[in-house]
Amino acid sequence: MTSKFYQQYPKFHVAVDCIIFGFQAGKLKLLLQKRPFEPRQGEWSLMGGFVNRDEDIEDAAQRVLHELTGLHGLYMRQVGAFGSVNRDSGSRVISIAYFALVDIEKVNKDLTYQNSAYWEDVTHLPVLLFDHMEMVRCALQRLRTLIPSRPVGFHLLPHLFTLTQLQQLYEAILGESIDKRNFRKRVNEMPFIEKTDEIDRVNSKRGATLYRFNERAYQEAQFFKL
Amino acid sequence: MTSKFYQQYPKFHVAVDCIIFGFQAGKLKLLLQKRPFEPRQGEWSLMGGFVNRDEDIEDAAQRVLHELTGLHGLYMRQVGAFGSVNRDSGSRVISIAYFALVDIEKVNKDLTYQNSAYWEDVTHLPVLLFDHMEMVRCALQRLRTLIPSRPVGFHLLPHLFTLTQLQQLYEAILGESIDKRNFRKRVNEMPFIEKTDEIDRVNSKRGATLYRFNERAYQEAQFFKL
DNA sequence: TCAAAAGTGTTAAGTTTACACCCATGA
DNA sequence: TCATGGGTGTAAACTTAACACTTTTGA
Repeated sequence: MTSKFYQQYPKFHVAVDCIIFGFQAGKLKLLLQKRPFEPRQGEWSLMGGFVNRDEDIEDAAQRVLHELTGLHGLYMRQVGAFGSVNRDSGSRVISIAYFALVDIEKVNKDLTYQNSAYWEDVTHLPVLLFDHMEMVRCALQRLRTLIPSRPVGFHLLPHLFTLTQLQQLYEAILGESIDKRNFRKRVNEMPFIEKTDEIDRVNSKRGATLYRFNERAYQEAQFFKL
Repeated sequence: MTSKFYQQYPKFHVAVDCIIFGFQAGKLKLLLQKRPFEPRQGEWSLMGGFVNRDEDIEDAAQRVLHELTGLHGLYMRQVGAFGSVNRDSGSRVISIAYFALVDIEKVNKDLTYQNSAYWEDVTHLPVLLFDHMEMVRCALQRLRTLIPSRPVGFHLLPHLFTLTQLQQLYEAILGESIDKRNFRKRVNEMPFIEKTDEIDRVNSKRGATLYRFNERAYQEAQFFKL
């Protein structure tokens, strides 16, 4: 099955590593793991896994995400391939990094507990092993360039959310504060961010209108700018 | 040397493929190759090669670029990893795509000839094998998002260039025409695009002022917007 | 009654776009 | 002398940024 010409070339372990973003209490978080095997067992790392023989690399990343969160079909984008010779002290491993956006509330807490995985604030990350910190930096940069012009932030929020939550999400990702009135003005210009008649009374005494993102309406409108 | 735990996992051929951009006569071009080996010998493809055992993947891409162009240290950025199970009909191969920007005049023509490589207009590309066309689309998109805010276009031009050449380069990459006066106004606001006292008399009767990009001055200024 | 978060418009500043003619030269 | 590409400024339209007070309600 393998072409004769190809056989002379070396083969490599190929892994995927997942940068899993979540949002809670106004903070952007990452799901990090205490590494469960040698080498460097117990150190902080991204959740990763080796690619299987007959598995697309995207599928491998989704499988790893599912093993840790219990969730299927998460929003995920490739960050890039990391292939320095000595990046992994266990062996030569070429790793493809993916970032995923998840609604923290939907994550299966038993699974994360079993995998010794914890949500850590992106502004106070522990030291990560290998080149995982560089992967995180690339992922964050990618997310930052994506979010102002693509409706991806909603994957980090519950189905219904308040405008304050949405704004805090943008502030947490971009790392800067945003004028409330200007932000809400822009939201109002986007018909696919729909006001519902539900009210959130958990985070404020007065109560805040809950909104929802209408994917279908967005597909028709096809513009976005926040 | 390889950790025991890793050994149970499969290994893969890993390749790099290079999207090599050039600019000539107002057109954005790609250096494409008639594939010199089976399977699918003779079909149009990107220039690629397998990663060697003790070689960083970036180094593999630079090596492939050097083999084809005779040039070292070209401007190069990763596009991403392509890893569908059946993307390459010769075997399972995971490929990392890189795009490079070169000054066509500096490319060694004997080498490209020996490798049956030719410059093809990006607006009239032949059909490429495997997923190479998707790699090209991703690379072009990357280049398009990069060029308005980063001074990368200069890698596609000779050391000295006219403002008309620079404008045509932007038009070719972005695929839209730009107002001449507005373009030149913006260029003038960037002190690191320096007017020289040389005149180009090849492309116009009247003669056009030649400019140069001053990397050092840019490092200090650190802003860019075209 | 007061602390805490929700909600609401206007104006000035800055940025972007549109637009047309004269110049210098070689053929 | 004329065809070709080089070079130049202004005004209108649009976008972005700055800014402060009232409302509701639970503790």
